Amino acid sequence: MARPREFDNDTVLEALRDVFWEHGYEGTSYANIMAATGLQKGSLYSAFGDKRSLYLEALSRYDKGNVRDAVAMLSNENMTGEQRIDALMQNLVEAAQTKKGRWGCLLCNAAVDQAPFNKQTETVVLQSMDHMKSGFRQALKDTKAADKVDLIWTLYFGGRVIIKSGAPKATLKTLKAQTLSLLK
Amino acid sequence: MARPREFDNDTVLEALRDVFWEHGYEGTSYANIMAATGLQKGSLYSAFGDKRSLYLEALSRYDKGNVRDAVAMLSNENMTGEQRIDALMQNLVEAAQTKKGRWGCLLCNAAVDQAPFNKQTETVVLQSMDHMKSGFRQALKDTKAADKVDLIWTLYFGGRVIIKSGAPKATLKTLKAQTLSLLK
DNA sequence: TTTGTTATTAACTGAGTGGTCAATAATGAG
DNA sequence: CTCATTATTGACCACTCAGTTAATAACAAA
Repeated sequence: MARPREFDNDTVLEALRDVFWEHGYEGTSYANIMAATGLQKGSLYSAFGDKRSLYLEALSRYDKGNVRDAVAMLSNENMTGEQRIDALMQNLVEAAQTKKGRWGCLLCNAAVDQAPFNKQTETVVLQSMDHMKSGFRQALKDTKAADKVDLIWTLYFGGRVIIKSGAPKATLKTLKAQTLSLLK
Repeated sequence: MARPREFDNDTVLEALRDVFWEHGYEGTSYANIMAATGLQKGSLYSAFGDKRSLYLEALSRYDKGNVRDAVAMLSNENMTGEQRIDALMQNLVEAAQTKKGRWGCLLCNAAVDQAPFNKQTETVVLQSMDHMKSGFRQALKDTKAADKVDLIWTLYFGGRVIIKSGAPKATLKTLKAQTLSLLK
């Protein structure tokens, strides 16, 4: 009955997530967004709304994709709790001093540079953080650190900050070892 | 011999630190900077250089002031190590959901939104982070957690992220309790 | 093929950006 | 006082920003 969309919604959402992930909210211009998605401003506005809406879409996509995957791994009963935390911390070690690793965690980035200034963003970030915490609760529930969920959850975000700062892999390896020592 | 400066250098540096602390690098415009310092652009340029230089001055001031004070407290031999960590974590609890508390830690903010994009900023941030770590090393050296310096250091930055996200005081209280449990 | 509807495009807007500069003002030295 | 030097000011610049709009294009229904 009318002209159909030419783009694939999911592909565009992934591109949005990536461009905001890499550059942050303020660091991302429409020039970046248009290059990343292959769409013109008009299409973006009519499909999703303004820049803030695009950002919230990106955060939502991050939660339903990346966060969900991390939580699934942390809840995977085919591994021991310790193995799951080991795997998560190993991700941090491998992220250190790499290009994409230094994109950090979109959730953590959003918490630091947008949550205090925008209520909608704050709400989404808090939800996603709780989502992450549920993963840690699952992973730790049968370990010695079952009473340290908040600590290890917070530690994870701290690790993301450390990576962003440019810390070497060695520092992350130390952090991983010290974290695992809490579980046994 | 020539016209003297009308502003007090230290006052201006504090204002610079505060304005970048609150709004971040990209979130701070010259309009903000001029309002905060009471100086015109020309004066700022001739005295300090471009916007990036102003930011680096602000970070330097933060290191020589705020970070230095925190390290001094963490090294204060009039308290036990546990008391020093308690005091630091109490600061986090009190920062939760307050206006200035949600400015976060300028160092942590810089790590997340500038370090990956600007080499000079990265260098200053890494130095300041090491500076902080030296404080934790002092505080923990006679405690049960002497082998967990990197962990507690990272945890501190994680706590700053949690606060930025808008987490309630209760979460920070839990975090504080779990952290102190590592020391005894 | 005509028509109604929606998608796409590119030119456009006005406000705001970081940065510059020429004119002016304030000082101390001679 | 006169002059050299430096500080301050505010107008100005080119550019980029997010956001709008009018024209065009692609489809389905009739």
